[in-house]
Parts: sequence; C-alpha cells; structure tokens
Amino acid sequence: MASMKDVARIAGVSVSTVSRVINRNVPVNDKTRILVNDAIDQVNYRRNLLASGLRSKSGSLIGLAVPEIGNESFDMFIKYTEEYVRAHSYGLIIGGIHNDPDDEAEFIDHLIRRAVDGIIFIRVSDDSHALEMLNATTIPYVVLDRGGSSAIAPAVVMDNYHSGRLAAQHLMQLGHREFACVTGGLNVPLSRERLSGFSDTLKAAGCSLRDGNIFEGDFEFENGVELASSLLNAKHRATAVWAQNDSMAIGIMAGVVDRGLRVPTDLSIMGVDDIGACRMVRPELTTVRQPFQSMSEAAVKLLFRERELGKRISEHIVVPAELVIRQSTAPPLSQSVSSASQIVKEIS
Amino acid sequence: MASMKDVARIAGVSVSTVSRVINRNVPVNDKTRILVNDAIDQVNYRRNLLASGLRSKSGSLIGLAVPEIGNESFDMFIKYTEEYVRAHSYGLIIGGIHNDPDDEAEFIDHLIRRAVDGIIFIRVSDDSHALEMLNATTIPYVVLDRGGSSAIAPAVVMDNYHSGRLAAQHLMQLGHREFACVTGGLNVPLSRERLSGFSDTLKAAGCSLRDGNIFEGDFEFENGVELASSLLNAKHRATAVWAQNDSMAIGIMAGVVDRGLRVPTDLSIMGVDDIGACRMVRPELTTVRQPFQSMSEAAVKLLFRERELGKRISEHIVVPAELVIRQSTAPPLSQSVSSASQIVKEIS
DNA sequence: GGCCGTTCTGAAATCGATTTCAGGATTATT
DNA sequence: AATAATCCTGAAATCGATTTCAGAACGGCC
Repeated sequence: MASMKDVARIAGVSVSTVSRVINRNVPVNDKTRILVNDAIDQVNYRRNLLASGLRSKSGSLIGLAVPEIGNESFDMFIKYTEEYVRAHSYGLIIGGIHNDPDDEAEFIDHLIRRAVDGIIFIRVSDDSHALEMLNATTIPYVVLDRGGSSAIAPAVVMDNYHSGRLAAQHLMQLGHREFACVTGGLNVPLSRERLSGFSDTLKAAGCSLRDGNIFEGDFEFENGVELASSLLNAKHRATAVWAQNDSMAIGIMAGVVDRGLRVPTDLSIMGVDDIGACRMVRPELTTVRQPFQSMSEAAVKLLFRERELGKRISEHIVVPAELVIRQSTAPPLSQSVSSASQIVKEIS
Repeated sequence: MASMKDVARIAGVSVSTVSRVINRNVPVNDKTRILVNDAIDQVNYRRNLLASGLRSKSGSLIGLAVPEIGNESFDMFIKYTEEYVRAHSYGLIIGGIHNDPDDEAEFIDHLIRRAVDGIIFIRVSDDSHALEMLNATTIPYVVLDRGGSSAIAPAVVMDNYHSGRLAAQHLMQLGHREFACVTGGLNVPLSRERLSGFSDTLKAAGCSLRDGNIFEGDFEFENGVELASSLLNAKHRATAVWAQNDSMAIGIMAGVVDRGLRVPTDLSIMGVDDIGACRMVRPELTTVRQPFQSMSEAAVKLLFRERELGKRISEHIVVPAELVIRQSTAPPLSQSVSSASQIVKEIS
C-alpha cells in the first residue's frame, strides 16, 4: 500500500506538502498541487485512517451498542445510524450485547480502547456500568431509546408517555370499554412510562384499566403468544389490548388465532414500533410508530455537537410518536358506533 | 487518557518494558511485572488500538458489507458475524450498501483506507467492482452468500441447488402435481441455481414446472403480495408454490388471504431462509433453512486462515440447507394421500 | 537598493504503540 | 576465576499520518 512518503518521492516534494494538498487547509502552489495529485493517482494512494486517526485524534469511527442484533426494532436503529454516520464519512462499529450488562461493559471498553469518536448505546438496564465508564473519559456519548433514570446523560428518546396516550385514544374512539395492556419488563423505565400514558388517558376519559388486565411481558414474540390465553381467560375479558411493542402484539395475534378466535372481531390488538412485520401479517397491525430514522439522526447529531463543543450536553431530546391505523383494531362487537362517538367527545 | 509513557514513568521503567508486560511475549522479571501491572491499574491504562494497529499492522477490525441493513436475512448474517468476530476480540464495521454497486465500491474503499484486517461481503450484483478493488490489495476477503460467477474468490455459500431439491421433494411428497416457483432476480446467480434444483428434481420424478408458473420476483415482501394474483390466475393454477425467500413467501401468503383464499388449503406455500417472521405468521411458514450462523462463522474462519497464510484461499465452502416443515404446506385438496405416497417412492 | 509582508515549502516533532538492537546483570560451565 | 550463556532492560527506529516552526522566494513599497 502506497504511503504519503511514496507520493512525496514521486512528486519530488516533502510529505508535509502532500499532506497539505490532501487536506487543502493551507495554500499550495497550483503547480505543486498538480504534481502531487498526479503522483497520488499514479501510485493509487489512499490515506491510512489508522495513522491519521492516531495523530489527529479522530479515527472517524462511531460505536453503537444495541441489546440484541436481529431484533427488528434495534436493527432499524442500526440501519439508520449507519446510513447517517457513513454519509458523514464515518464508520460504524456495532455490538450486540445480548441484554447483558457485562457484555455491554466489555463492548464499551473495547470502543474506548479503539478511541472511537463517539458512542451511541441502547442501555440494557438501569444498573449498567456503561455511564460511569464513559463519564471517566472524554468520549462523547448519547443514550438512545432508553433514557430512563439518568437524567444527566445526553439522550434521545421517544415520547413514551404520549405513545400510551395515542393508543388509549384510538381504542376509546373505536368504542372499546374494557382494555388490557401487555407491558415490557417493568424494570425498563419506558415500559412504566408507556403504561402511565395509557392508563392515565383512559382514566381521564372515564374509562379504566383493571389491574387484572395488565400483563408484564418481555418484549418478545413468544411471550405474546403465551400471554394470549391469560388475556382471553381474564375475569373481565378485554375487547382491546395494547402491547408495548409489535413483536408481542403479533404474538398475541398469533395466540388468539391459534385458539380459533379472530382479530379484530373478537379482540382488537395494537402495538408499538411499526416494524416491517406489521404489514406482513394478516390482519395488518395497527401500531404506534417509533420514528427510528429521526431518532437515529438526532442521536448522531447530538454526538457531533458534543464533539464540536468538547463537552457533554446533558440534553434529552424527545421525539413524538405517531399513530398508524391498520386492520387489527376495530369497534368491539358489543358496542355500537354511536356510543363510540360519545366517548370521542369526552376525551377530546 | 493514560498512555504507556505514563505507565512507564510511574513504574520507573521504559515503555518497551511496559509493552512487554502487556504483550507477554518476552520474559519479564516478576518484580518489574508487578510494578508495571500496579501502575497500569493505578492510571487505568487502556491500550490505544489506533496506535497499536498502526505499528503492528492489525487494527483488529473486520468489515462487513451487506446489500441492505434491516432485511431480516442479512441481519442474521450481521448478528452472527458480529458475535463470532467479537468473541475473537475483533470489532465489526458494517455497511448497508443499498443494493448499489457504487455504494458498495465506496464502502469497500473506506474499509481499505481504514486498513481493516479482513472484509466479508454479500455482493449486490455480478458486475460489482469490489473484487477487482480488493484483489489490488493484500487484504483478505470472503464473499458470503452469493458466490456467483467468481469461482476464483474465497466464498461461503449455501447449497442453493440442494435447497431447490428439498423444496421439490417436500411438495411432491405431499402429493402436489402442479407447481409454481417465485424466484429472486434472475441476474442473481443463486436464483438460477435454486430454480434449477427445484425444476430438475421435479422433472426427475416425472413432474414438471410449467414456464407459465415461473415468476421472477425481487426477494421483497411487496413483490410476493403482487405476484399472488398472477399465481392464482395462471392458466394451470398451481396447488403449491415455492418462493425463493421467506419475505416473498409471506407476501404471497398475505396476497392469497387478501383474496379470500386459505393457506394451505387452497395453496401450499414455502420459502427459503427461516427468518423469525416464519414463526410469527399464521399459518407458520414451511421453509428451507439457511444456516446463517454456521455460514457466518465459516466466513470469518476462512478470513482468519487467509490472514495467517498471508494469501488468498480460493476455496468455496458450501453449506447444506435444511427443510423445516411447518403449517403452510399440506396435501392438495384434490389429491388423495395414497397417491402421494406413490410419488414418494418414485423420488426416493 | 533595502525593508517588509505574503505565499509557499521542508525539516522535525508528535501521536502511542511495537520491535530491533545492543548492552548490563546474572547465572552456568569449566 | 574466567568465560560463555542466559535473562532482562532501555534507547531508538518505526508505522503513516498531521502540525509547528522556521526559512526561502517573491512581490510591493518607500
């Protein structure tokens, strides 16, 4: 691989001049510039990012840690982060940390040793050491998707409370009166926030969410399948359920169908995220869209801003959720449309 | 961030000694070793991978280029490659190249400049420049999933012909006599191979695949939905269809259901890959499993072997496919089970 | 002509590690 | 006790870039 030294030799100039031509930050005589550029083409020179990164203290690398690769919603964060990062001539190193704080710590440590320019991560739990580790360095970081208790850390999150509100409003508008909610792990703050938004909104409109109709899940599809029977066998069986992510919602849908019932006729189901699978199942899944792209971009932008400023920005960026109505929600069998519109008035 | 120099100063030794303690490749006196290790703990020293990579010519980085991030089958390759790579203390840089040869070239160029230790890529098309670019360097690479015409390049692929064979055998065993196939883009070699395997096997058993029942798709879900009507309106309507990946298969399933027909009663459907969505849809999708994990590991191993040997290994590793029977395939309505077993004898 | 200010260029230091080379200290061998 | 062999350590070169510093060349101005 040709180095700047080779280019300099061929062009008959010093390496400093070659560097100047390449980085075009200092005036260089036109004749020398052409000479150097010719030499660059001739030996097919490519700047070595390891070397330039070492000296200039920027390896043009960003690290991204997600709880699990292959989980469609995290993959969306990966996709959009990669696109945005690479559009700015950075590279993206990813790590799937298997929902394990130790694995997370190990990966973060790896990124620090690699002297990356910034780290974005989706925390696996509140008691991860990642924040302490990172605060001991000067590396910019941003917490994505799961802001949680760490109000001090720079973060980009969805408006989780509002997502619950959107779900509740939609289901009430359809005329439902008996609701259920399948949450994510309640040790994850966003699960609690979503639940509050859902429950508060129902209450405010005179409806309510019975304790017996709140089921704690773990965000996984299989969990949704299992919980379907609990849902259907509940003392006060709900006519509409909101699952706090699409995987579980689709799992519930599958479980309901497996038991010979129909969606949305017998049970309206909605989720959160709007992953691709929502449009692949029948009926298509009504959901609350998480804006993966804008969240990813906001996270990278925040990172870059921290880098420029040379210090942490303890800012929480909260992006709005959006209701996406498809086929898996409908008015309940027992409820007339007219009484539904009554409720609409109450909550608006 | 503390450097080796700091450690050396505190321990009262030279940086060379510190390096030797860390890399433990040369004997160091026990007393000095302890001294150095204490100093390392004291300043919380972490080796700078940029610097060590520059000098030792190994940045402990692997690059992975996939046609599109967020596509579930490619995400499986990402997942398992990342796991395996990181288990060996390497990092993984990924790039989603949007099925665009230019984007691919740009990303590969980026990886070369970054002086990665190896590159794995899933080619977007036969006329990508990636191979030429890489052959002009000494960087080890492996072509994953799409070996294609480049018999010269190191590659890890599934036995695509065999996957077609498995699909054909399964459908014939169920008693089907009228088949259809939805292929991927026929400019992608593996689509042709899969089709040959399917068609050849049918013919060998006295069945056949009519030209009018071969539909060229593009591996996308929406495409499957669209093709469903073509399938159902074909002159000789098939009772079983094999789509060359799961996304299209699930699309066909959705399209069939949308038209008021039922799977597998009215049409048996199977796919390829065994992505997570196969178990999320109802009926669950019968498919031919692509062994993502073993393929990813084989690719990284091959890469490491190339690195050790210091030269390319033009070896094609072909891993077997595996039939996974679920609910989306069943005997045809018009066909009795007894005549089905007759066919089984013919092909076994 | 002499002085000053631009504009451009090169030598050398630097980033933080690894590695070679040479020499000092220690032990083994006779 | 002298010599050889072994073990350990430090100085310095190196990887391939960036950046500082100083000086050369050139033009303008009085």
